[in-house]
Amino acid sequence: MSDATAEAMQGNAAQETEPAKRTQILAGALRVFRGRGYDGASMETIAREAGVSKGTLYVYFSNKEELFKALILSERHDQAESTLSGDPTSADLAEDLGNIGRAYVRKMTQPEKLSTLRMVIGAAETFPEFGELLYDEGPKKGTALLAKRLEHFMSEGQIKKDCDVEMAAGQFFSLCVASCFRRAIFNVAPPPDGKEIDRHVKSAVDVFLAAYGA
Amino acid sequence: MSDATAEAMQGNAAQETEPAKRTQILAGALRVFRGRGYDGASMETIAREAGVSKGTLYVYFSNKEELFKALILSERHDQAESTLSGDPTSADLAEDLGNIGRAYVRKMTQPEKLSTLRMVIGAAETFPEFGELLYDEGPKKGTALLAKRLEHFMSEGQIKKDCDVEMAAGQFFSLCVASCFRRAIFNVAPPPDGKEIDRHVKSAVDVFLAAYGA
DNA sequence: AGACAAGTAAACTACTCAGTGCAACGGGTA
DNA sequence: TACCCGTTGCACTGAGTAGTTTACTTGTCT
Repeated sequence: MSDATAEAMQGNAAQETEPAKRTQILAGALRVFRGRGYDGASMETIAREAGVSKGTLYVYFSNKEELFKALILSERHDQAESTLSGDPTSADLAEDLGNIGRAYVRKMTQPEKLSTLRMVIGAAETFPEFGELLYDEGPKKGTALLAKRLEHFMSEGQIKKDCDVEMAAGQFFSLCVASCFRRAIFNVAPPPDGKEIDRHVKSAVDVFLAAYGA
Repeated sequence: MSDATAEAMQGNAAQETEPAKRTQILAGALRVFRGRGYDGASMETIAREAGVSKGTLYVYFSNKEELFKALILSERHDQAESTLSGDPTSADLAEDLGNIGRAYVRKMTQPEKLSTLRMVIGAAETFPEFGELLYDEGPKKGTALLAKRLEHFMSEGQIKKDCDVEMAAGQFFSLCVASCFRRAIFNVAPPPDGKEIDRHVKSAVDVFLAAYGA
């Protein structure tokens, strides 16, 4: 725990080198940034919300942008697509897709997740690099993982040969959230309940299998 | 032009009662709000960008929120989904869907449209009513229009009987943009070129027809 | 020429912001 | 006991904010 820690530290909450105060500040900052966006949040408010003096805040983060960046780095690993860890949950493609889809939509329509998304999208014009940070670890990584899994099912003969698995993976995620997500991100309606999510994912799996199923 | 104008004026650019200065201010405000978001934009900067004095600005709009609202009201009618006007562009379902999809993705990945979207999504936490304004006139109306058109194709026998056209319409739009849009809204990569758009829409139509085609 | 409407530049009020500096405090260690 | 460290609370700077007002300039109509 002396050298390699520095690079590995980012985003790892349970690191022994991560001071408690730092975590505490990040937690407060997350709440404030989510609620008011980058420009709407003041360092004063963040300090108060975190239960910390402004001086201490500036000990741990040299400025506002740095704090925002640290926040995104810590949020980066808790994304909707990362529910896709490794192996399939079922040998049956339809069942596995259903599990993936439900977990994905559930996380994606969660109020806190939506707030984070709004916060980053709203700031993406000014800070494209932070948008990229979240994109790479979320949609990009998730799509790659699902594509890999689809390839596995293809070799098993459950999916048509020679189709573009990368494209198919992206389409599956899009199908799952579909109109659900548009409503949610614009803050129009409360997030869908379990029944509504099931209905959307079931239909998404049906459409996906009709197109790509063997 | 004396009484009913007041209610009809909102969002109608070519109205004869719409003063040129007002339009000029809105144009400047649009540029600034797009580039910096609601909180990042200052009335000072907007006035300068619009080529107007601050005094004049406050003659036409009583405050910042009012100006932002007027802007969204005027942007409301120029949405990606509204390319869907009335009748099909072709008697052939696949061809019509291709036309719809291409126009939709082209508009949806246009830098100015993305900036507007980021601006509204970023402000949707604080101003849900403005998010709703855009949602109702865009995704909601667009989905309803496409659903209606799908119903027409259903009665013609080109689409399976008794499927949920509303759900199908939402899925089609989602399929078209798919991973394209996620990349674009996070400001990760430049918008896709015509070839890339064609590829996505072609695949979207294929998937859609495999699931819903008769 | 005189009158009026529309617009401008600039100053002004009252307030917020990011970021700094400093005296004081409290608890652990030597 | 004395020391040190992390922390607090608070005042402060310099810049910027929304929104208002004032004195002045323009163009147009009569």
